[in-house]
Amino acid sequence: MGYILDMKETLQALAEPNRFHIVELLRNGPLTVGEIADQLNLRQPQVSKHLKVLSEVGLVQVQPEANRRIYKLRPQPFQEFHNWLDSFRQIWEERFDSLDAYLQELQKKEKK
Amino acid sequence: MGYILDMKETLQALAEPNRFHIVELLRNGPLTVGEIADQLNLRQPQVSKHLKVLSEVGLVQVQPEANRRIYKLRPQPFQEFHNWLDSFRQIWEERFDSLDAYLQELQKKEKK
DNA sequence: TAGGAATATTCAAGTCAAGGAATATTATTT
DNA sequence: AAATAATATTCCTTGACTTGAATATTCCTA
Repeated sequence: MGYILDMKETLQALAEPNRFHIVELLRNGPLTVGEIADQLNLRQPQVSKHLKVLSEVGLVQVQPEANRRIYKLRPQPFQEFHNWLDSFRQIWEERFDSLDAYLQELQKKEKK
Repeated sequence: MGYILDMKETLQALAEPNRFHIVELLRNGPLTVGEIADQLNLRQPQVSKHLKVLSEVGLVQVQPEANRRIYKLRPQPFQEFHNWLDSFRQIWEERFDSLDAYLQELQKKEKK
């Protein structure tokens, strides 16, 4: 099944500090639930719940391996997220200050 | 005063749907509180509150102009955010498929 | 200086999501 | 099959966040 990136859902998922940590952890490679719980000093149930959320928004992917579940990052949402931020490039690349232009606009309106 | 990007705070600020909309709006240029309220069909107090949050995490910048306050995006957090996502590049450039992992495993075993 | 416009703030609900504890589920091993 | 290990789920409580409504503040203008 395909995922469509819902920016708000993705942000909400990432905004929770523990989930953010999980994502950072998984950057180094796939991990099981228990390993994540150990490394982050979290209890297993909470880790499972967070992983469920991350999984539902498509940030993470599971692979069952016998008794365990190995979680890893899905590249796609990070790419799309990256693209979204690219669309803000103009904001830090624009040389002129658009505020000035806007102030001039305001003045025009007030003169009426 | 300088801002240090706190990824979690920034994400939490962006994760709220209306604030996300405000940011998207401001991408087209600076706006006053009233204009934002109009365009998003929100009440002025809520817009002020959301802008306060955005301002506190440094996503947004105010410029008082007479009676009004003109808000615009601050480039820096978007840059840093962009950089953060760059650090995930390997995830979508290297292929960490289960197949690849499997093949890598095979190779290791064969070398012994 | 009084009135009005734009924005900010306060306070009191109502909502939602995270954590804890206990339990269920699934797979493994003996 | 029983015991155990790894993970998922449920229920409940608590705290945080958002909204709405009312009010305060600031600045301009007649």
